[in-house]
Amino acid sequence: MLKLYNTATRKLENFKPTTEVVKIYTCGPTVYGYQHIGNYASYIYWDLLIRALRLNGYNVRRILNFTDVGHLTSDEDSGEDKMEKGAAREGKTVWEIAEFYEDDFMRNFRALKLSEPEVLAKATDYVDDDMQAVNLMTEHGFTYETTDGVYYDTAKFADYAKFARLDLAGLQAGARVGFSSEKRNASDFAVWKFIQPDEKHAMRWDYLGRPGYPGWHLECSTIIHKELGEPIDIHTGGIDHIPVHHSNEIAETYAAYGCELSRFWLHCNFITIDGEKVSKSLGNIYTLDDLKKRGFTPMDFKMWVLAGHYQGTRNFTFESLEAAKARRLHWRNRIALLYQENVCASPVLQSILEAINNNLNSPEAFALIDGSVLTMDDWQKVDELFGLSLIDDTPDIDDETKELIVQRAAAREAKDWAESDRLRDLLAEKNIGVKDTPNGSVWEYLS
RNA sequence: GGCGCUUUGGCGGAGUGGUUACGCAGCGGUCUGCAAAACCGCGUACACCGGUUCAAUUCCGGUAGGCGCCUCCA
Repeated sequence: MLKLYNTATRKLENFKPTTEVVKIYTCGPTVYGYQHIGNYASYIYWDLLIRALRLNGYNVRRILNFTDVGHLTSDEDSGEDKMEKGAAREGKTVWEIAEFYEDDFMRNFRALKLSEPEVLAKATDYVDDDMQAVNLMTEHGFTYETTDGVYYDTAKFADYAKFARLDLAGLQAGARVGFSSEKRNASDFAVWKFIQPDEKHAMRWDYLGRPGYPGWHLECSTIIHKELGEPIDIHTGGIDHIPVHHSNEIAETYAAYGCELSRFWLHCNFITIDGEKVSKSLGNIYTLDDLKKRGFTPMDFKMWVLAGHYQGTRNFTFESLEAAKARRLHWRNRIALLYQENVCASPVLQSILEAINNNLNSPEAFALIDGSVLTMDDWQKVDELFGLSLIDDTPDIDDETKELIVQRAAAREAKDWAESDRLRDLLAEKNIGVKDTPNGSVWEYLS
């Protein structure tokens, strides 16, 4: 039985889907720049969720969206559109920007061996549906118009504060001076933005007789409505989305379609880097390519991510990444050893699955792997569960290499140490090391 | 100001009312042509102060520190 911590109830709950297919939605990237390792950590956790569901025998239909329009630099519906900003910075059109960073994201997504979502949804492909949603919300009396857009009146949704346990009075009091004065409540948000005559905005759609573009939160509720149908089983995202983005999605779905958006809500915590938040201003943003330059593969990073729990605060250091890398090499060499000798099966696999079924406790699963004897079949399951590419990255060596090991053994037998060492160096060039045990030589991967 | 999270040995990181997961690094030893690995052993962690209890790192209360969100962000 899979147990998951549900943000909606703040409790660990038994997971059961309502239909044959588990419906999942993951808030995806805003494609206006490179994604950093903190972003990718979240997709690694959600990939583990997908894999765990599949190993529990469920069919999964999962949507991941690309936010390629309408995400302002501020949740307060002011500030620049991030896409426009990125385009201006790089002298490209917003469409080129979106395509470029989508491709970059997917390249890294695949390098991390994350399972492909059933649907990759671009926000810009759903703008007509967004308009219909706004129509419905307006019909149901949840919106009002200001000079710069159509706003959601959060006072009309009695449960607005419930999901994030918001203190709306406190929010009002703490609101920064100068927030849109036409807003009725501090928590109101734009479902549609108008483009003013003097405003440059390349992405524009005609609605209500004037050019505009959809509000950021709308794409998620729209895509879910169209591709999955409410209520979905699981909605995932980062912990930062609880108070604003997810509260707003829930509100929009309620206003437009009158129903619950998702039964389970899973949120992953943020990682810090060297004890500080990941931020551009601190200059501590790393991409996967940055890690690569320092000699770490995407799989090393994945090993690091899964060594911690998705709900915990993780502190990233290169020292701990080094530990993760070493651990992965050790696991691979346990596989290499299986090409050379047989082991007896131990019933550890069940325990590993139980650890994962307990709210995705990957650290505990890792400890079980460390402490048990695994067969090749077990390692295959481990790869299936974590997507660590352990077996694929650890093929058996070819006959030529094996011959070198035999020759080296013969040289040692003849106490020809010079020849023996020469052959060992030759093997090292092929990334193969040899260990001389009382029972003969054993080979392993050096990296 | 509001909401929330967190504090475990050198680093990272689980978990548990009573036997100190696990990884990485370190130290000692066995083994060894050398090396590496392996194996054995070692370091006796759980912020602080109270409370509950036969027993608390593990429950309750408080104190202090750290962090996150509310502003770009998973």
